[in-house]
Amino acid sequence: MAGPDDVCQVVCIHEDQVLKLRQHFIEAKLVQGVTDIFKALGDPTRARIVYALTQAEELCVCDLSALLGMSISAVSHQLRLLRNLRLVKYRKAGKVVYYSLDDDHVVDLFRQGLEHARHAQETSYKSENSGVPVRPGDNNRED
Amino acid sequence: MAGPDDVCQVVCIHEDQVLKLRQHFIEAKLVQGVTDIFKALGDPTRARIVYALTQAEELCVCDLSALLGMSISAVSHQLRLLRNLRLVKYRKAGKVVYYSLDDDHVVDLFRQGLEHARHAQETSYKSENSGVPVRPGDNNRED
DNA sequence: TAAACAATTGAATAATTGTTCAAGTATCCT
DNA sequence: AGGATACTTGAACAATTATTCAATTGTTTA
Repeated sequence: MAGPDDVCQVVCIHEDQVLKLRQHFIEAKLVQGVTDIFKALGDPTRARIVYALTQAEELCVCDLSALLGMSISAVSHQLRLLRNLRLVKYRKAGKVVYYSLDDDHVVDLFRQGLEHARHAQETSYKSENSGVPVRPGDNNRED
Repeated sequence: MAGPDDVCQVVCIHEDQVLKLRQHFIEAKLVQGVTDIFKALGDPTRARIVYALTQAEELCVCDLSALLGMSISAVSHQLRLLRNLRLVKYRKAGKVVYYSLDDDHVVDLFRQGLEHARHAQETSYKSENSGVPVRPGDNNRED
């Protein structure tokens, strides 16, 4: 599928604008790249790993496991994903493997995400009630 | 099922560092906030919506549907998610609903993600093995 | 040599999530 | 009023994904 010819047989309202947008639209490969990065940081476990690595320059798998309260295996699996995306790098010292952030780019990106989260939290004008437990995968929605 | 009570009975190597990290560790609520944002941008459909809205100041659901080549329903569902996270806002004009980015924050964050993706794409490994980490069973991701 | 340790890996399971489908608002236009 | 348009919503299904478990690699120590 995905025939670039007739992607849009839907009748849209502002056809001129849509056509204009379509011209300098983002390349599929680049979309993949961005989403991969954001998806990687969009998991609680991986976000906590990255955050921990912004605080300590390097940590071994065992430490991360203890810090996050998760199994070595689970942490290792997520570290592999971060590794494949070049978000973290590692250094082997005997049988211990030390992980660290691959790039300051990552740090900046995560910091900015944190800022936005803080900002969004403060300007949460819909419900000021604190103490409401927020659970993973549950995006509280309003009507 | 992870028991939240005794999270860490694992013996870790650098206990002092882990304990130190644990003190000023990120609050659970904030982790939730960051991951929500990153997760939102970590989906191809939503990423393309956000990107489109960085190019055109506002677009209606119909236009987005045509542009992305997806059903109105699918787009609307994703817009709701972005709306709940305050990443986009909307304006109703008759029966048409115009969506736009809620904040310049979002634009910056997405731009930075794009930059990183571009950078990662360029430095895609071309076998320059000096001290380059070895990938055991490297899984190549390509659509 | 064997045992202990740190970490990786693959397969299976459990949980989450994106899209479709059908039905439902709300608004505009004869 | 009735019908058409623009969009929303809930439920169900399909696809993806995170974690667990068991087995394995590689390194150090007894």
